[in-house]
Amino acid sequence: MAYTVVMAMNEIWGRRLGNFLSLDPDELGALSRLSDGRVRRMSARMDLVREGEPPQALRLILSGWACRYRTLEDGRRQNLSILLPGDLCDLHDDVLPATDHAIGALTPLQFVEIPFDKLERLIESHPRLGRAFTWHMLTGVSAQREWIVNLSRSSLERLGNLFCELYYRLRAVGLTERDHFDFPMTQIELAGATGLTSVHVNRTLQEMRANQLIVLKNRRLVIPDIAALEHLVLFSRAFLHLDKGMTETGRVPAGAMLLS
Amino acid sequence: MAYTVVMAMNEIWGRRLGNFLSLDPDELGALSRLSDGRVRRMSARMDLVREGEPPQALRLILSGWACRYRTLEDGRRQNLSILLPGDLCDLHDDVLPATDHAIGALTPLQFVEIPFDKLERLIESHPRLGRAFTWHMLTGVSAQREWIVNLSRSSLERLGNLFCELYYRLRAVGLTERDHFDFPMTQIELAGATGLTSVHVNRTLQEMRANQLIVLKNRRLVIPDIAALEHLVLFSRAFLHLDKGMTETGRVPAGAMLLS
DNA sequence: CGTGCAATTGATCCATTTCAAGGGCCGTGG
DNA sequence: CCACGGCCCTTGAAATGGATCAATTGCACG
Repeated sequence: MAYTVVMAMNEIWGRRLGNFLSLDPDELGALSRLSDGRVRRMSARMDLVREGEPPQALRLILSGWACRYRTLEDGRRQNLSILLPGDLCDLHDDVLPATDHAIGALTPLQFVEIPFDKLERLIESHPRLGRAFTWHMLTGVSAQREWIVNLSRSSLERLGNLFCELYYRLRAVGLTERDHFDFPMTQIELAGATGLTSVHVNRTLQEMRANQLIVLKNRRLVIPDIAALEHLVLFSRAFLHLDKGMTETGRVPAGAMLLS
Repeated sequence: MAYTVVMAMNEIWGRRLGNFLSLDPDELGALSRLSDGRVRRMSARMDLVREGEPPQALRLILSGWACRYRTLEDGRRQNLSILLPGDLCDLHDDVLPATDHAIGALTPLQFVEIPFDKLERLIESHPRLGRAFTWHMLTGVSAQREWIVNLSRSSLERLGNLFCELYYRLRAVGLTERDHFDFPMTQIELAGATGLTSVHVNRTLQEMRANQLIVLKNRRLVIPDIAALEHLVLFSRAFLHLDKGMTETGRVPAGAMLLS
């Protein structure tokens, strides 16, 4: 397997799953053997998973952004969640016979594929990792619930919450600088993610800029005072479940074994 | 264990999990031994699970309706999903350290409690049931995704979709008559579920009544022509995943073992 | 026979959509 | 090197779906 792929996977797993529990070298090694070592690429706007097509393998995103979305009858897109480096594409729904939504690349993507059976064997031999994967998935479910809550708020709150969510999730995988990060989404895509019109997204962004809440220019988002923004838009970090919560040796929350 | 509880559980499991795969008597027996046989009761408006409190056991609803909800900062309630007889309360999130939402009873409830460890042992001894549980959970996740889509539609579509969803889910557990079913939700609760105001729910219901789409009176909902309603509000049954999809002996969808 | 919550109605307000058009940026091809 | 097409961003004006505020009615229940 190519040396660089091992590095990239260990890097991303270490950061992503490492938010749940610290990984030892043996576990990192086991994780990095999950894929066949081929880095796959996909250009922006292509679909990773199309509606109605069951995925054939899990995909781990190494770099780039993607999003789950449903196309509505009138052609509008409703985004269901955003996938960042370190996220797995298909852990939610690989048991169901057909995906009821699509996953599209927002930017050029690099990812590796993980065959289901390899993952199964890994989980059998490394139960702690099984729990980490379960945790990873439930984190996604929780974020999806938050998306529902978000849709019942005002436009400024929707955008603000999205920005805060992305900031913390990117920071968890080391992709932020102090107060800013690369932000590749267009206003049209923001509209799809927040359930607003691109026109209205535009005006709301201007309002946020006027209030010094953000600087968004050249695909780069600066949040000068994240605490102020969080407070203003009533953002709650809790739902991201990014903090270490699975005790290493102590009591594991009841039911943790269930899905592992 | 009380005879009647066994009957009630077998009845509900047979219908609910039976939508995924047919259960044999041995499996039904194993399922019915999951609880200690005490039927618990709770009156309407009480909380089964409060925000911030991790559940101590799974709850299987035998009769009555409940809903997951979040209380927003301004006091409004946003419903995240509705729980019907045959649904499990806490399968989503029992691994996470604290629930980030509450579950409240919409009507008086009857339920049984299932200790996590018993369920774990059951899954070990009956892998097919493990898959059925996983399926059950993912069905809930899928429904939650649909909830997001629903919030980006018009008021009439939101209510219509909710009615269709409830009709099919209730029918799957044998709780509908030909074209109608008991409907205990108030307009205020409908508002919380659809992200609308109760005032606007009221007016939209009147519009639906005027167009012969529904008859809603005395906690009973009649849908004279469900096909017409589905078509009008662009309802799609697919996301409910209620149809038998796990082949008994043949190929199980890739990854089905993952969480079992 | 009040008390309280659910349903209803009316009037007004406002956030967001819709429609329409112009401007900037970028890559591509002549 | 410049012209062109395409996408994204921006702006304006008008329309509207739904929210808000404020009563009133109806109904079940102690």
